Amino acid sequence: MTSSLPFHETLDLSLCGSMGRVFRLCRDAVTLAVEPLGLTQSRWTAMIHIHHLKQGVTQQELASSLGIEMPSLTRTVKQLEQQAIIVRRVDIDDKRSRKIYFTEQGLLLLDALRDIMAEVKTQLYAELTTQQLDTMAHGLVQMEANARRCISYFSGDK
Amino acid sequence: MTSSLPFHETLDLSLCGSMGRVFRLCRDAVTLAVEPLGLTQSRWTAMIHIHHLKQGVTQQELASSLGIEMPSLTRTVKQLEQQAIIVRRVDIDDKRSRKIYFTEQGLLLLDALRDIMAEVKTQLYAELTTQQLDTMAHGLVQMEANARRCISYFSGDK
DNA sequence: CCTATTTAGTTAGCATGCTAACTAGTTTAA
DNA sequence: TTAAACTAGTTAGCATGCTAACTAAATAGG
Repeated sequence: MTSSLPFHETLDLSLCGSMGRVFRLCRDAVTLAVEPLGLTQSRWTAMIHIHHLKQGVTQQELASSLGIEMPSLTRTVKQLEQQAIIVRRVDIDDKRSRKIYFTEQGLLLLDALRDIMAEVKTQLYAELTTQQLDTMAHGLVQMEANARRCISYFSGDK
Repeated sequence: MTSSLPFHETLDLSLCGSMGRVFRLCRDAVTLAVEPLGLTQSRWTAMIHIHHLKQGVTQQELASSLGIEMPSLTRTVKQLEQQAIIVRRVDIDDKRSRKIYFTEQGLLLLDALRDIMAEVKTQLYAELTTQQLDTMAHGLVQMEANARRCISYFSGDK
């Protein structure tokens, strides 16, 4: 989108590529803003999701919410635990799973994080109407479904 | 977006995260489809951009078009050269830059790639109107500008 | 003309996504 | 009840993005 092609050309070229670029930029903006807290992208993202899912969430549930695979998450939760932001406790009812809880220190960090994010979000969504944002969200949902269908089509092909 | 939260909630949580996920899925769909050609995501993306920019493009121009940094591109062009898909020639007028050209074999591969991509794109954009796609493209442009402003704001802060 | 700055490209090494292959509990079914 | 299949989580190693620090060529200022 840095290019000056008309929109339909850009679309034809790669709406997908634009998404990737904008995604990286937005992510970097937030990461830069929360840098003073000592958090990286994967860590602050995970913290926000744990907060939304409520404490005691399993890694499986968290990975699903984040839309990433388990091994990607393993690394992140390990780091969060090392930083004493979360603790993991083995689930008594199913000793395979480990439930995630914020530490006291983690909760303080979460508050600071949420404050900064609210500020950044306002800036990222500036000059976009609720309707535009809604259209984008709907479009993303549709494209996600299309991509999943497409992937299983080409996977099953073999 | 895999979650069942209402849209405004999802937005609040992370439109950005959705973009990242959808981007990865779309990218994976194309990559899977072109796998028979022996191309990875970064390589087929670069090929499409070289094609659009015309041959003889410099790495600098290509990186800018792709929206990535030079070191990220260096790896990819090196691979494309090793696969004999492109050749790089030092620019006579500026011996620092290296101009990129498709080999004959590369041009054949490009044609095959473009055929497959046209098919996949149709599937990815299914059930989305031109207007929706246009709104998304506009939204992405606005968000890209917002993010860049935000990044320079927080960078300059220090 | 020579030094200082800028620019194109590379190398090294980190961050975060992935798949494949593993361990260790849980569930299913013979 | 015990073997088979599934599930939660981990480890190892790849792909692709990045920044920092480098080389070599071009340009600008004195």
